[in-house]
Amino acid sequence: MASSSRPLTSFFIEDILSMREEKREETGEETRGSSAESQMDSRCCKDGGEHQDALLLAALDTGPASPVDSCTSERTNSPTEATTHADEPNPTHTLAQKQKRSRAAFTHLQVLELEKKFSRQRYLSAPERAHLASALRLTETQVKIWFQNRRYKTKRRQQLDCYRKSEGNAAVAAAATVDEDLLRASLLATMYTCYPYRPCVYDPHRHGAWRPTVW
DNA sequence: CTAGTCAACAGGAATT
DNA sequence: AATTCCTGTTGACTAG
Repeated sequence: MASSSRPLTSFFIEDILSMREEKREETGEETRGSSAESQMDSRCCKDGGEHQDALLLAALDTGPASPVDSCTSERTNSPTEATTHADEPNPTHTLAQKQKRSRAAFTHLQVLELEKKFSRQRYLSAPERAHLASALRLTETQVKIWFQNRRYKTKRRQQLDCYRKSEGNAAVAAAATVDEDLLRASLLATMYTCYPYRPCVYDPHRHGAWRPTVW
């Protein structure tokens, strides 16, 4: 993915929300799918994913973000579409469109935050899930499913490791064991590459001081 | 074209 | 009864 040629500008949450409203009106796009909470289409959202990570950085602390590099992830989507309009069926959509199953592709930052949370705790309480979903602009169901899949994936890897160890291939097993650490490291490296400037938020509790949002 | 990845889904078990 | 979990599968998507 090539980086955007658009000029970098600062923005507020309100700006983003209004942008989304405008775009929705322009395109007439609407989410679709079978599940009420999982209606999103990664393909129709790919062009809108350019500012998704920056958007999330702002949303995580509910404050205005500092200007950030608009690096695009190779897989972007607009989960906010699902959260805000999943319960608004559009009669103009064809039956075929609604029946077609969609698979959202979470942004790097969404995955990063989910991984960070997962590294600390494998299970989320309902309030924690709600807060995380809100912060990442995902639905609670998406967060729940992600944690379910993540736990299962970890378990399968561990089982595979055990199998490899029992086979006596210690070197291969050790390499597989650090897979998750490498994944997190690569995610962080990607984030640092994409966001050379640490995003900051306006902190009203500190008399208007700016503070970093993440890390 | 094929294989791999991953979010979403389905179904059954456990818990409250 | 409702909710969440685990496990396996499905379908969309991508890389080689």
